[in-house]
Amino acid sequence: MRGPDATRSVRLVEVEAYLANDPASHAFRGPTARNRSMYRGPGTLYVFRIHQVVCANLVTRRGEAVLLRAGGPPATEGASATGPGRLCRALGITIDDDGQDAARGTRISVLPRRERVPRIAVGPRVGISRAVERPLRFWIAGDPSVSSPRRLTA
DNA sequence: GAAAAGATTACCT
DNA sequence: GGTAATCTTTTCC
Repeated sequence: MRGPDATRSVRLVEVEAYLANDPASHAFRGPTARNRSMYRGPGTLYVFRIHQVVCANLVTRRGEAVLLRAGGPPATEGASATGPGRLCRALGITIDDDGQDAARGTRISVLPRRERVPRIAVGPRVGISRAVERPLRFWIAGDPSVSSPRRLTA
């Protein structure tokens, strides 16, 4: 095994929602071989490959998921990861992690935040060509690790 | 079976 | 700010 316990963690600072009846969602046209993880139930990790990188989603409901777009250092030390592909690379997430249960924490775990979130901003999603204007992107206002320079306040 | 599009990133000007 | 890289999934004939 490479790095038996290279436990790396980030503080999620930017996500995007992909809901049902969402033209921009991979699940818009129903289940396929690629998006099957999105129908596996809440807490499932949906990892897909785009160009030459991978992006990770956390399934919320059947056919709906949240794209993990960026993460910052947990406290002081640590690596920040700006962008979905960079985030996956920083956490060591590969296509093989697709379909895992992130709540069970086999290899990847998503945990609730313990501290209070300062302020959450809302705005349009990034990098899509359909439903561009829908305000389904959420990020921590003012956080330096957020990918897009555009900063609307909630 | 072949062609086009894509929830990105890196490097060019 | 715009374009190329790169490769898997999806869609059409």
